Amino acid sequence: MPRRTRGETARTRTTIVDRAVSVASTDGLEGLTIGRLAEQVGMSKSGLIRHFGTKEHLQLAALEAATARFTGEVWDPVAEEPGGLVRLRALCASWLSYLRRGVFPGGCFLSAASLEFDDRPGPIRDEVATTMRRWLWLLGRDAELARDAGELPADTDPRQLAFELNAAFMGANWAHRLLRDDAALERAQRSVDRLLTAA
Amino acid sequence: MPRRTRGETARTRTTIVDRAVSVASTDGLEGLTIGRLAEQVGMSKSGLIRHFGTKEHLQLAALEAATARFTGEVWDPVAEEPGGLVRLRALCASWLSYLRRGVFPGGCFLSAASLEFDDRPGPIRDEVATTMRRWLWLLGRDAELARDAGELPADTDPRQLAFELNAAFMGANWAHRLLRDDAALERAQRSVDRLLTAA
DNA sequence: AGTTATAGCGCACGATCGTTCGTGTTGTAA
DNA sequence: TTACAACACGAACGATCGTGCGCTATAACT
Repeated sequence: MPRRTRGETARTRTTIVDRAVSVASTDGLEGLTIGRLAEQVGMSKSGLIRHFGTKEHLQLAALEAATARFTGEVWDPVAEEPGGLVRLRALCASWLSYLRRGVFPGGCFLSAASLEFDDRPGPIRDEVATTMRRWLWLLGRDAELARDAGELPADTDPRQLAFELNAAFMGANWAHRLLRDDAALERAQRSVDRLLTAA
Repeated sequence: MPRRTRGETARTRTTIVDRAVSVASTDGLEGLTIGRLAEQVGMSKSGLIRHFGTKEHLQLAALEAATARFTGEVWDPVAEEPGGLVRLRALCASWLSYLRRGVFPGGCFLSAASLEFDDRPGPIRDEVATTMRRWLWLLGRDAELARDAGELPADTDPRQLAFELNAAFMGANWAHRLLRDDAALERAQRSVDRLLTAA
């Protein structure tokens, strides 16, 4: 059996984590199993877990990878847009596209992880919460910029708007995954349009 | 050790199911474990599972009990209101109150179950989807009644409105559980108010 | 050429999972 | 009083869980 060259730890690790993200997006982070994962990547259990030490570290690695992918797929494409309403619109479109493209086989990874771990204290919950706070902050910041630029009504509450946009996303993800309702994405788009149209 | 009188099966079953609902609302339906559940209700594993035959049947029983509780806590109090905008407003307020009262220790049971099983085909997924379709239908029906009665703009799309109201609920539950943000309920209320205010 | 660190495997462990089977105790009906 | 059905228990099953230990083969460094 062929041995890999030294320093390829990172490559193997990436292979494992990528697979872990896929599995966790459908079965949940807790549904992740070292044995099944090892089987899927063609490794032994002990050889696999060696890269992480502990299952919780593996879960954290998968979560971080999923967050990075989310950022790359949703935020990066619109980061260079001018701050304010333009970028906010682009960001919302980007999110809906991210869901439509099926970036994760099990829908929005972070939504699922949120509800899975919201009652289980620990580093995973903390990580998810931090990521989502940052996400809400992104939405709220451009909302504030848009309001200050007069692109949105002066009495707009940026945090309220961020909440409502995020709620539209969660509703879309929910309907899309559970009810297999493709129209949910259009509904969310309509909802976003209405929210981002100045009176 | 005392023996129960004949016919008390239903009572024991109820005890088990009630406990199962509590556990599942925080740990998820898949996190339910016969051993831990038996320990919590003071029974043996075999004596407990006897009432259901299979873990999946136990999960279904818990799901049905949770649905019944949801209906009792959210719908029943407003069922007698006049159909249309009045009942729709009352229903939304009832839902938010249901979340605020903490009917389930782990937040909205059905939201959690939705995202947990949206990628696992089987009777549990089917049951959740059916229940949620009915819920959306309830919202959409009163939205339609309200529109036809002139209480909402004539161009209102009842299904779109139902989607947005439900999204507000999901967003509220999410923020309330993950971020421990009590303001989420007020935000959702504001969102509902805006959605249900005729132009 | 010899040493050392790395990456992986095989095996085993204790624990817990869901489930089945046999047994006993109890309340009800014959 | 006897027979029966309901209800619960203890023990055990095979499977799988996460984790640790010891060994081997390789690649890099001296």
